[in-house]
Amino acid sequence: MVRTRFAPSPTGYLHVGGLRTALYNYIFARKHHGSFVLRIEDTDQERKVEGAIENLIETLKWTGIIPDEGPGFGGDYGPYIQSERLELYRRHAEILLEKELAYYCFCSQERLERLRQEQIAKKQPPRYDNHCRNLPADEVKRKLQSREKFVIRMKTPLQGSVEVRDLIRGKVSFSADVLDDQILIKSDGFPTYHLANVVDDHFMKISHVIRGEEWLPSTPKHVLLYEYFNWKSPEFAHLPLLLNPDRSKLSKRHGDVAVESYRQKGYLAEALINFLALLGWNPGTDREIFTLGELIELFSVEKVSKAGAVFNLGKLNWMNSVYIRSMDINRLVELAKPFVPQHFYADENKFKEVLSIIRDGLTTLSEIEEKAALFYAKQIDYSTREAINILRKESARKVLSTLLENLSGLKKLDGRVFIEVMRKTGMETSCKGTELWMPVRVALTGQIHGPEIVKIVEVLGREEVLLRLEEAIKYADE
RNA sequence: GGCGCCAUCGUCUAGUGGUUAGGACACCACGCUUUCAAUGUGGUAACCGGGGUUCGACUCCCCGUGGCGCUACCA
Repeated sequence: MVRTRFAPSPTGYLHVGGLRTALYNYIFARKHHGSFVLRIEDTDQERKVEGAIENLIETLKWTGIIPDEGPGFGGDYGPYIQSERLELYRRHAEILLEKELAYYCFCSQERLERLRQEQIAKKQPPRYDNHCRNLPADEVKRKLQSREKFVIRMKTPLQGSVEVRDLIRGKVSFSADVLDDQILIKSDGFPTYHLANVVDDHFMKISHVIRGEEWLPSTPKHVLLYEYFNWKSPEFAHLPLLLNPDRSKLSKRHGDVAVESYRQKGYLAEALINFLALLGWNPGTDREIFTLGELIELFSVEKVSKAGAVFNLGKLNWMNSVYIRSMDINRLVELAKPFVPQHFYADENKFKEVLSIIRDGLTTLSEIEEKAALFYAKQIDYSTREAINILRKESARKVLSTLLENLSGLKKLDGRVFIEVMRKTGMETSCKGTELWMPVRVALTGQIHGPEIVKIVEVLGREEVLLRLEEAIKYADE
């Protein structure tokens, strides 16, 4: 039975790198008809952020990467929040203590800090000096009784090596003597990541640990812990990192890393997922656009690449525009609503027409308001430089007044009729091409760029077209 | 500094000993067109370096170099 997990710490928002990790875990579990577990790693009391868990779950739901088990999702292996499992970690630290595979350490943070500074000054690798590793039993007892502060550390082998098997990188070997006697239980009684993640992965029956590459160096310690407990170790797969354009680990400094902010900016969940999936993996074909279902079908961990991948916003933009252009129009209407004023969709049919006209030019949903504005404007602004330049031309005034005249006799105005009238106007004014159409565009929209004029006319309708033509002529005459 | 991972166009990548080194984004040119966009066609652009192994290396091995990650009572 395949069981994977996504185990973020609730320090605020969902990171795009985190989302990709979650995605791969999800896809892998689905592919093998297994379960995908969400676990909250909140063992650092200082970094805890109010509301972060709710926010994380809400954002995850938006992306469509829905856990089978987790806080609020049910499951037989809970609780899924580590701060609610403290007793379990404490008990297991004690098991290690009894086996003499762990020990109490009474070193103060000041001593540790001093030690590190000295080591750095001497150009030695900073690491714990095993000061408390062989403390006499009675001294330990005495210190404990006098309530001295302590942490519990694991004993790492003094020699030999530890081998990690990784599904993406093969065998990775670490010399044991570079392994620190890692803290398992902190002085506040909370476990560190290392203990908690091993204990939880075991009891939650996690079969595959798929996580970021930054965890690779601490994996030998985890492997050791599985051995100490006599547990079967899960399979590991360490994903390549997501990178900034300068190739450092993706961070806030270079732009947005919060999934929510991409949502706010009008990126579609499907596009973001599709884009993220291809950052570090691809099925070996020329295809670029995949549904989640297709990703599940095609995915394989072995094909995950080893090198980090730059988060390329330009490509995300392109992909988002592909999704906007090709998605069902009714769905687009719904997705667009939060991005525009309510009166835009008071007439839903009109809004749908507007969207179908402007969608080809969109990169994100947040551009809709601006691009759709011309269809809802009460008043057109002709005062821009380029508008004035067009309107003030003699030929433009001739075109507009002739067009107005030709139009005003009409009872009904649709696209076909409009084209006919434009043809007539062109003949009467001996204007054609840009000279003929551009004044109309500016009169109708105040802008020199935009959707096809015939389509604009169809949406605007006769009254509005007439009104705007009159306004433009009036403005040109002033 | 130590340990580990990695290395094909600017970017994401395909490629598993013999290829004109393929695709996508971006960029450029041209076409379409009432503008912009979309779209169509074409184009510029890459195997980090040095040694091996081999009849033959982008591909396998070693050594450099470079990048990144880790090196906390953070995850």
